Amino acid sequence: MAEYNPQAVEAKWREKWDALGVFNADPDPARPKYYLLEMLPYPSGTLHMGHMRNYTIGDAVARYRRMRGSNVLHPIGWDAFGLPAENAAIKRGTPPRDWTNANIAQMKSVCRRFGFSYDWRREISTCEPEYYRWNQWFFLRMLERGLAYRKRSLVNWCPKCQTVLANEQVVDGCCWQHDDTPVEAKEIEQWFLRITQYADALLEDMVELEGGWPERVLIMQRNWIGKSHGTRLRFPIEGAPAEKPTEKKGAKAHIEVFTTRVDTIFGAAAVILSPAHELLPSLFAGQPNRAKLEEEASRLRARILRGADLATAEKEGFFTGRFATNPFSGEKVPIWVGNFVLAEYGTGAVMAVPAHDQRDFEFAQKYKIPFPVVIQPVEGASLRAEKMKEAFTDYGRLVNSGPYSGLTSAAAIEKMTADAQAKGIGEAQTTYRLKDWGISRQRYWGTPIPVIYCAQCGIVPVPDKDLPVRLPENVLLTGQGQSPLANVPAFVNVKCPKCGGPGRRETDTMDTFIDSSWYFFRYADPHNDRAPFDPALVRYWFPIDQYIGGIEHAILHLIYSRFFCKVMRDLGLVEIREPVRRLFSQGMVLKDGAKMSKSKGNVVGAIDMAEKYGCDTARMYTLFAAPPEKDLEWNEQGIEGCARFLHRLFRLMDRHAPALSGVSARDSQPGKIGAASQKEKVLLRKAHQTLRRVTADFEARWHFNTSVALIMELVNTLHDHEPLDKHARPEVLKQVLELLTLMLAPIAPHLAEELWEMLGHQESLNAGEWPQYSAELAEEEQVEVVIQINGRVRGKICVDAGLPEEELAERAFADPKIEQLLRGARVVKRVVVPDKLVNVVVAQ
RNA sequence: GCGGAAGUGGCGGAACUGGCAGACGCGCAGGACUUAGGAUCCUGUGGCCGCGAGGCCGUGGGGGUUCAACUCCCCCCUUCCGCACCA
Repeated sequence: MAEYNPQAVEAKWREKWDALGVFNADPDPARPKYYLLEMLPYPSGTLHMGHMRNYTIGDAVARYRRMRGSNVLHPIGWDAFGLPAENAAIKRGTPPRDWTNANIAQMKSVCRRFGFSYDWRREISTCEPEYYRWNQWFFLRMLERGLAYRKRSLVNWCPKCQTVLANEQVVDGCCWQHDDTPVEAKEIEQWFLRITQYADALLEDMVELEGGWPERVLIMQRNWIGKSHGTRLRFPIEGAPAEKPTEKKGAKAHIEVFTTRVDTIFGAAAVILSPAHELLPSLFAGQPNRAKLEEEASRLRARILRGADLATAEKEGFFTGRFATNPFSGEKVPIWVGNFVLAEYGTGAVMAVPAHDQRDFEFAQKYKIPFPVVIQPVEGASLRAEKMKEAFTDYGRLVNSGPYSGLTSAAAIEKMTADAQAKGIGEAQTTYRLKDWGISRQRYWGTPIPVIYCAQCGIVPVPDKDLPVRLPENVLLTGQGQSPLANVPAFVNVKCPKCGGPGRRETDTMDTFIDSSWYFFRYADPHNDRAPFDPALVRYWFPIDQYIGGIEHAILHLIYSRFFCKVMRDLGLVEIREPVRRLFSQGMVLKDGAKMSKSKGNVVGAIDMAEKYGCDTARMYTLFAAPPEKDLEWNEQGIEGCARFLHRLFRLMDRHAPALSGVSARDSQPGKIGAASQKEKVLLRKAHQTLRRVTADFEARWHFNTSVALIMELVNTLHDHEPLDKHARPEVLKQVLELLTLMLAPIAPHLAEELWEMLGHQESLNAGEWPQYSAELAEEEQVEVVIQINGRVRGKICVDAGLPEEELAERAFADPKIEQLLRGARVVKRVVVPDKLVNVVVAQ
């Protein structure tokens, strides 16, 4: 008797698959294409159970799709730029490239070990010039179209990373990589991508994603884009010189505010500016306490960026000494500076209506600003300013609002906005929470930004023919100060491509999210050296049919990727609006309640599981332990059950397969079995029922935990019928064991191949083999029907399936026990559900 | 504060469209085989009462709809996640 040796079986099939190249996919008009993608991993060095789960889910689906006859593109690559490599270099002196490549080699070997069905010919690594030159190429195209621009601005600065962070990379006021380090505000010149230009497209195209993407991801993205409709209004500044129409810059004569509640404007008690507002210097100018005002503003400014305690921080501000005029009421209102007014949203200034906005209310209370009531509730008691404990922020009816008094809020908003426009004091405006994407990073290990600064010509793009701008090797990394590339004269000092004069290269590198924003297009044509890809190949493979990854990328990566796709569409490179048709967010793998990460020291390596139990066992267990969308607390105890199961299955097959290898495939087809005995019917029925439900799991719900459970049940049934060869003809047995093996194939592929071979097959079972269940064989002949009295189970009877209602009821009443219980009772009602139950309702 | 997800045995989880709650697995208990078992096989395993047949209770809590509710409706509690002074 042979013993199941996972290591040997897995090595054998791994090599065969490799030799045959069974997972390589090329365009094929004869078969439906299926592009399945798992999120690009960062090569940290350890392939942990979180990765493992992601790839196991993907691989099960990839294998299933192949068995269903699809031409499956299933690629993988490495998100190889990024800070950890640089930090490792600083700490250990290993060049980032060496560290990264060693990690890739390590993780790749684990992927190969697990037999994930990737087309390795398409492997990419984003730190290779062959890849990142196209990052540069895209940047240049965006620069040409005004989608990339340079701006001096306040940025989020992580003192640990020594670099700028995008808004999306700030979490609870801290760096997304260092949750113990608050982000600092710093003013710096950097490159931005104009993602805001696509805000509406990003929002509107979501209709294409409805149904295919998890609802919560769409909601998160919608909130992130944060579209809101309102009114932009101009409050003239008292004592300011009249604005010259010809003069674009200089002291403006008015303050612009944005509001969604123009109906409350007669209650405006002040105008409040952000501490970073551009008009502050001109407002302070000429005032005796100017120095003090500027000092105050700069103190508040230090904390205007997103911060952990910002939402709860006490409101603070000061009066600028200047006044503005309410354009509707003509009233004079003081101009204040307030820490709660965001510089980067709307116009960076608000009209304060304390009676009808909670923030303004708190500010007004603290600084004794009046709060006139101008909106009254439609129903209920009238509001009186002196009695208010909080702002009344609902819609209502206008009072004390001049000609608008009596209107409802909704009507007033419409009319007042139209009037503002007519009078030239304002207009309707849509604003977004989404901000442009700051992509400059003062780091070494990233894509160089392909720009040269020339004293004569200004910002000069590197010509396409000079791409890639290569990242120099052997750069000294200290982790201090500005971009490490600035210390490499050979890199920095170049001739201006335009005038040939002395130029200086940009020394910042790109945010690594650029790399992952378009990598999936590259998989379609990974070795193209003349273009990022051949549009015809992308046309064949796209859109991605199924993308699988962690929920943590719901915003960052997935919004950037959608943005890139839209830019590419405008460049004429692709035809699609959205790159990903279906998205699946798998749950995290937790250990001790936290996500696995090196810094927390709770990493469970996939390779350890492979060595201890075998890859198939590890795969099966990750699918079995929980439905894939749920978080999974890693617990090694349960894995034993899967190991036991696979050993048991192997022994079962080993007992019976040798006698079956000669049975012809034709004789064991569902339709060719002929009259079956009762025991044969039980086995065939269980097999076909299992197939029906496992197929349904793969097609729709992806609840692979139940698929595994069903397969276990089938094996238990077989076990209960030992000795099988005494109860069933060889062709029946062969059919059942084959179905079992095929169903196992996406989940435990190595063992399935081995079993398939044991059953007498010469060829690998990869292509187009997924069986069709037989409805006839799956059908139950007898069913157990529950008999209830007043909803309580009082008996069970076994009847022929499909027994008509009347007969079923008769049978129920005829049951001796039921008869006895019903004796003397008055039957009020009976409910009969064929094949399920009979409920008799009796009067109490 | 706003938005979302989820609460079922000792544990992971099942129950597809309202129809036997606890599939499957872990763990645990007992037994068989064995020099041995942490291998394998068999039996049992939500709680309470009962020798037993059986009965009662039970899906976070409280109401409701229904012949029938883990599932639908209302209120509340808890946990997790996302956003958060967005005007």
